[in-house]
Order: sequence, then structure tokens, then C-alpha cells
Amino acid sequence: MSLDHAILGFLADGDLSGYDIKTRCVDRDASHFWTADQAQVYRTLDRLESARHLTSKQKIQTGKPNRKVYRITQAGRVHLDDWLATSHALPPYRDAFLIQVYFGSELSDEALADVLERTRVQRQTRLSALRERATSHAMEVGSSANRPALMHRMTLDAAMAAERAAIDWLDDSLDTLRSLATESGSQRQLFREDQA
Amino acid sequence: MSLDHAILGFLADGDLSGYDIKTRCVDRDASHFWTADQAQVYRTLDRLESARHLTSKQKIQTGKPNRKVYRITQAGRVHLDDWLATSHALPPYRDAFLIQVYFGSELSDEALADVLERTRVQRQTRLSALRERATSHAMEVGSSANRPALMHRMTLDAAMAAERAAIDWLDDSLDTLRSLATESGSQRQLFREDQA
DNA sequence: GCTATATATATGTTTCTACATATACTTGTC
DNA sequence: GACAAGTATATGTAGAAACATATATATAGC
Repeated sequence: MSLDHAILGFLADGDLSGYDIKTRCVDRDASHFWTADQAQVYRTLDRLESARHLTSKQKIQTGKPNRKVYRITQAGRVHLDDWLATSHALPPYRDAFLIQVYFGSELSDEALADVLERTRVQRQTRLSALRERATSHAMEVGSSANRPALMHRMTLDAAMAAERAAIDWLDDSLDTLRSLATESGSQRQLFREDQA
Repeated sequence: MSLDHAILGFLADGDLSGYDIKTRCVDRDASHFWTADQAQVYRTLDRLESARHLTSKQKIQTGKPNRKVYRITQAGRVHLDDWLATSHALPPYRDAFLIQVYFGSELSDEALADVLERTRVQRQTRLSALRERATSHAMEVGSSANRPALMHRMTLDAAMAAERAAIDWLDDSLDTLRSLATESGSQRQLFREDQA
């Protein structure tokens, strides 16, 4: 459902092929809040065309395979604008990592702390990548003169805020585990900073 | 995949029926980080039994329908512990709401602000519910004497941190939209605090 | 000449998830 | 007596998502 509206959104700004949508829009511009593989993009385009939200034209190319270029219809625009202006119910919060934490007492404290630390590294890497994108985005569009650039920036800020919150929580949780280890007198087993 | 491990985790602590897992575990204890409907729980139990991670016994009851009570096997425990101790790749960050923000320039500023504000209300409601659960959890288990209770608390903290981050971002974004409205001199159209 | 990469679209298959519906027994309420 | 609610399990179906594979043309590098 969501991919439908993302694709309509990209096409609202101009005609695009499935290849464009996959490589330029989904993978490059929207990857910090939505993902989709190639098969899903093409099948969604088929479906949107069947629903008369899009039309398509073959563009013959020389030196490259031919393209099927999609254009949004009036009905598609109406459908998109309705969806954009509607406040949808929050999806359930889902985080498989928290299953690991919830049952973390099955593990030794060392093993649990290790899982948390590795997750922290992954989150930090993702945050750094987002920061780079935000910086280059700011370079490209100056002081966000136009609305689309500002909205783009806001989505990057949201993703960065989520990563930062996750990292802060990981740090707090690791502190809690460490203080527990100290209390129970088993700190020699854990967190040996004097080693390696 | 994740539900498999959640169910193994619940059964690691004692035998349970599908009904127990759905009502007591999934809906009550784990709903802030995972959800599943009844059909999925029962089919997952079937699958885990086929894979020899669980065994089941019919318990005859009088006055109530009979129960099928599941028990984790040694293989199931090993499978669970392996998964718990493994650092898994972060799933892609997905947020359908950010699709709305990304294409928000399709909308009027009023309409966009309205969507943000409604989302804020929903997030705040969810945060309040989480806070209540955290409070009653603290009442029940005292100062988290046991590890499982501490882990439970940590998952609640993670969910609350995510909600708080989302709310803070919404507030910042609404401020930005308001300042833009003021700059462009159209503040009379927007955010009329003197009305109604 | 071979291989990799970029451009471009399509189909097959499986798993997860959601929603609906069916069955069946008991207790409590109107 | 009828009806709802709680206890308990099972199946049907459809959509979303992930992953794999197939096809075809052109260019660039080895």
C-alpha cells in the first residue's frame, strides 16, 4: 500500500520509467524511510496502471533497451492527495532486536552486552551515513529555498532522530548492565578494559 | 522468523498453550515490540513442532475446551540461544508516515501541519500508555530484583525513547512549518490561535 | 574475445502478515 | 430461553515483501 503512494508521489513531479523509480527514487532518495526491490516496483506499476492511476508509453531507444515511461493520471493525483492529507493510524511498533533484549536473561551478561554493543556499531554507522546525506543535501539545495527540499531534509532529520534515540538507549542499557556486573562483584569477568 | 524466536523465548520459561501465548504473552507482555494475530501464533506453533523445536500434549479439561500444551525441546533451546546471542543486521528503517512528509509539498501548509499534529496526538497517546505500563511493571516487581523484569523494563524504555524522539521531531518540524508561514506573510491563514 | 557493468523489464516462488470465518463448550446476564 | 463473553483451536484467502532467475542490448576494460 505505502509503495503505491510513494510511486505516485515520485510520478507527480514528472514522468519516469520503472528503472528510474527503482534506481533514482527508491534506492537513492527514499532509502532512509522506505525500501522495495525491483520486482515489487515493476509489479506495483502494473497494478497502478490497471487501476487507471497511471498510463504508460513505450519509448524506443537506440543503444539502450527500450523504456516504458509512466505518467500519473488525474485520478492518480486525486488518490495521492487524498492519502497524503489523511492521518493514518500508527502502525504497531515492531523491533525484532527487542525480542533479543526481552529474553536477554537467557544469555550471560557478557553475551548480551556484546549483542548490544554490536547493534550500537551498526546504528552509529547508519547515523553517520545519514549525516553525510544530510550534509550533501544541504550543499546541493542551499538554505532549502524550495519546499520539496525542505521536506526531504525533514525526513532525514526524522531518521537521524530515531537513530540517535536508539543509540542513547543502547548506551543507557549498557551502563545498567555494567553497574549490575559491578554490584554482583563479577566485574572481572565482564568489560575487561585492560585487555587486548 | 522473529515470532518463532519470541514463542521459543516464552516457552523457555515454562509450558504454555497457543491461547496462553496469544493472550498473555504476545498481546499483554510483548505488544510494545511485536504483534501477531491468533492464526499466526497457532501456525507458528505447528511449524516449530514440525521442526522438533517443540513438543505438545493434549490436556483434557472439564468445563472448558481441551488445551494443547507446548514444551520446548533441547534442540529448541539451542536454536533460541544461538539466535539470541547473534548480532543480526539492522532491518531497513521503514516509516510510511515519512512518505507523507516527503511528498508534503503536494499539500497546503495547513493540511500538512494538520497531519503532523494528528500524528503527534497518536504518538503522545501511545507514549502515555507505555508510561502506565512501565509504572505498573515497576510496582509489580519492585526495584527489578530479577533479570527478566529488568529486561522487560529495558524494552519498555526503548519503546518510550522511540516515541519521545518521534514527538520531539514532530514538534521541531511543526515549528519549522510555522516559521515558514510567518516569513511568507501568510500567517493569518495558518495557525489561527484566536479562533474557536 | 571475455567479462563486468549499466540499462531495462518480467516472472516464479516463498514467507510473513492480516483479516475473516468456523467450530465448540461453559458461564453469566437480561 | 437467548445472547454475549471467555476459553480454545483450525482453516481459507489475499496482500506485502524478499529473493532468485530470465532476457536483451551496449559499452568499457582486460
